[in-house]
Amino acid sequence: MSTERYNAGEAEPKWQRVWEERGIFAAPNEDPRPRYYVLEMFPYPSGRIHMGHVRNYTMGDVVARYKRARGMNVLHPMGWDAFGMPAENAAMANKVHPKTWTYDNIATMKGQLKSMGLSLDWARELATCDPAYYKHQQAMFLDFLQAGLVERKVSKVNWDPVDQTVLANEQVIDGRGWRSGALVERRKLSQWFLKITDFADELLDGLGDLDRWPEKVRLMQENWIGKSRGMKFRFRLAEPRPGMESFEVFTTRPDTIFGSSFAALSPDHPIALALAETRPEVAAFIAECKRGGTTAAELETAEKMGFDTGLEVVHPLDPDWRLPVYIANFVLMDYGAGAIFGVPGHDQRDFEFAAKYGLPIRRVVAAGPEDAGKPIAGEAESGDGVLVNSRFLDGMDVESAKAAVIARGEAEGWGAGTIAWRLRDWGVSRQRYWGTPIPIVHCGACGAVPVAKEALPVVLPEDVAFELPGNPLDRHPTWKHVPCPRCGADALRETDTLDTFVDSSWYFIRFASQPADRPFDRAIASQWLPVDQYIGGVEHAILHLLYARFWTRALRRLGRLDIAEPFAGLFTQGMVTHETYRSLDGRWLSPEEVEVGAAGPVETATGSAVETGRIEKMSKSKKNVVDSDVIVDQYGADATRWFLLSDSPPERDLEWSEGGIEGAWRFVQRLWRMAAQGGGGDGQDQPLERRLHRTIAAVTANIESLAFNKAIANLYELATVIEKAAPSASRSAAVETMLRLVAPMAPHVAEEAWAALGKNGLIARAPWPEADPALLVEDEVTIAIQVNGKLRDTVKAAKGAAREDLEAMAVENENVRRILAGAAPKKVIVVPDRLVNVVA
RNA sequence: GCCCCUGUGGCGGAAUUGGUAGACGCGCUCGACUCAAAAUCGAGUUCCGCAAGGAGUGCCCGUUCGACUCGGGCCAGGGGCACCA
Repeated sequence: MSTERYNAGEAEPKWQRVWEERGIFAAPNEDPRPRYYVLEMFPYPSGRIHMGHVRNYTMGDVVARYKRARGMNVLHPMGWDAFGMPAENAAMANKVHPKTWTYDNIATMKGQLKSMGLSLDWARELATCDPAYYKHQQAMFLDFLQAGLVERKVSKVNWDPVDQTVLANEQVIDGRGWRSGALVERRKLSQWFLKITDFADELLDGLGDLDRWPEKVRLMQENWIGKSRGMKFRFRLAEPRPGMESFEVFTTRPDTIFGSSFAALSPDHPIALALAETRPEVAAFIAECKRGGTTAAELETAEKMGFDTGLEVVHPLDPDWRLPVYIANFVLMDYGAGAIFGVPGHDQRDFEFAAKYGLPIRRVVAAGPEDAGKPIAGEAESGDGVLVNSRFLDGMDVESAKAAVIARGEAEGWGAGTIAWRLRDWGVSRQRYWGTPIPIVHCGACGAVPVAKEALPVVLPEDVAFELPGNPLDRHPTWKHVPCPRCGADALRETDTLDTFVDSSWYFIRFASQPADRPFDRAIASQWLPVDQYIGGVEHAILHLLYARFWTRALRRLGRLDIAEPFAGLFTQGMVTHETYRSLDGRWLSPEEVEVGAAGPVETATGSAVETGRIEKMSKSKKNVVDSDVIVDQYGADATRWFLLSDSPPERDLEWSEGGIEGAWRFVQRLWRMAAQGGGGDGQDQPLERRLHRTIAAVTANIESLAFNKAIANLYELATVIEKAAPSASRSAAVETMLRLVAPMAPHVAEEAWAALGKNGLIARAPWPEADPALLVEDEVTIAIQVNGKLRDTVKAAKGAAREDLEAMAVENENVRRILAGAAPKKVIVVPDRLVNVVA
């Protein structure tokens, strides 16, 4: 075997070909081995693979290769989240068809992924923009519709009047469309909604079983679902009129009912709208409320505004007590009942409102009965306490008072305990071209009619123009004109397409099973699912992961799938970051444009000083992107993979560094040299074997817990020990085992060295090494000798040495005696096999 | 405003249940090999101190024989939600 340098450029494509030709990464549906499904969030084909992708897929690949070595039938697929806005933007900017753009990107990125040596089952590849994929999505949409899980509702959207399209909140910047710069209007549009709120309880409860999800993600979902226990009750108008007798309010603080000093309606509340019809000043106020933007920052600074309607309602617990009814801009129509009762003393918003409009601020909760007269000053008090100034509630604690008011409301029939959710139904209509067509036809006579299942897919037309703003589907001369599926009259296709989050809500099921005639086979899909290990960015912690959970549960409710949760294990990996550089006049500079001199970094071209900016996520605009192709060319896929796994814990951000990738490259070479030197020699090397088996155990445990950085540290240590060991049979065996341990992370060099050692078969198919428990037990341990908890010496002792012997050894220790200076120790603490602490 | 996470050398980070802080990597210093360089190998590298020794895991307090680890109070950085009644 040659001891020349390992040539990754030659070896890597060679082994990738071998793996592919032998089809060793295929996951047969029929196979006696236990199954394991590892999945990384599939990429959007934006153009090129970036380091974040590589890090993500490398982690998944380590798991896949490791589980395969453990004898499992591993499903590790890859596909493309291929619908979305960037393709349309590219179409507008470069006059290239979204389909061409998307498939070109897929070809490029697939080549890049292949050069990483990922152990993927490419036979299961899918792209969501393929009619063979989205036709099943259309079918499921119709199934959901039939099952009552789809609804058409009017909702408010951000409308860009220039681009003639709906914008997501993130696309509205300072109240203007991000592309057109036009002032965004809040329009009402009929849109399709999926009734995710039907599953609010299930989705919340289900989180409790997801013990292999990050606590943080479960918490974020819990907050997003936002379950609040409270009470709904009805306010009667003091002077009822036809159609305007009463309205409902929701509160989480029924205990404060005697602290109420007003009621407030949302500007969208039916009563507010009814008043606006006859009273121009009401209409004007409602219009005023709507003018403000919808962004978080604007809402935060928005002042409380109210309009006194002149109406009054009767307090439910006192027929003689009347409260004014306002319309208030801070009351949301789609939460609770769209109306509230205001308790200024104990709610900060109500406090601000009351202060502005001169309404009474009453205390009904206090630290104790003696504080009943203490005024509420400065801000509302939302804390716990004892009820005061509250008639029959006086003296109760907050919880008892809540229960008492609810009980009374239920007994007297004016109110009841209830639950409010923050979660809203999922609006899936998008006024865009590059998405799944919604399979509906609007007929003047029949209304919204589903397309017949046999007529699916509703295929996107390809002859579309992007020169004009708006939805090309809507402008297409013929596409939308179809007969009504029900009555045959002239009708119009739905021209909205589905939110791309729908596409990614079930792709993991389609990976598991892909029959041509239906979305998936129930039995096969239910065998593979749930995904054992899902890996992706934390930016999907809420939307994608919640939608996928909903879709899975909806399928189960429809009897299509046997599982409730799609992802049994979830891991959210950190970003890949890099330093940023800026010239003094504010231009971003790429690392290649900067060189570090004695006086700090300077711009190579001009020699002027450069400001080193924050370490940030790699992005084109900040010019801090390191291209994976360039790195793989220079260092090879193994070194790239190794570095991405080594430097930081996988859940944290990883800073890309030249030094880091160099170090990884050195290790690959070192590994090759170690194998090239071979073992030679006979005989046993007990210490080396012990060390080897300790490493096997440690690496195994660390890969199991996805602590790749620690597994790599274990391997570095082992490498040093092997290099220093004299030739022996043990050493030869250690080198081979080392290669097997390294193989999931650096598969090519492991394969090349394995072959060079003359081993039969592929290391990619070799079983995982087992640690021999007998070799994990040390017969000699190091005992720390402490005085008052401070380390004074360490001594070797036989494992399992008696307490008395250890104590005697410590007390007689020279350093200990010097510190004690003849005094007797007060106490001696002995922790067997660990330490002795002499308390002076 | 509410909820959550993080804080350890020059840097990334290790430290079963509280039990020898700084593994491993990067960087740096010195040395070997070389005419020289690259590559490689060896030694060192928390801080103060020549040393003995002392200090040290964001800060303060506490529990303990013993605290990076547990409790209380702060500070800093980051993330999520956001007029959710």
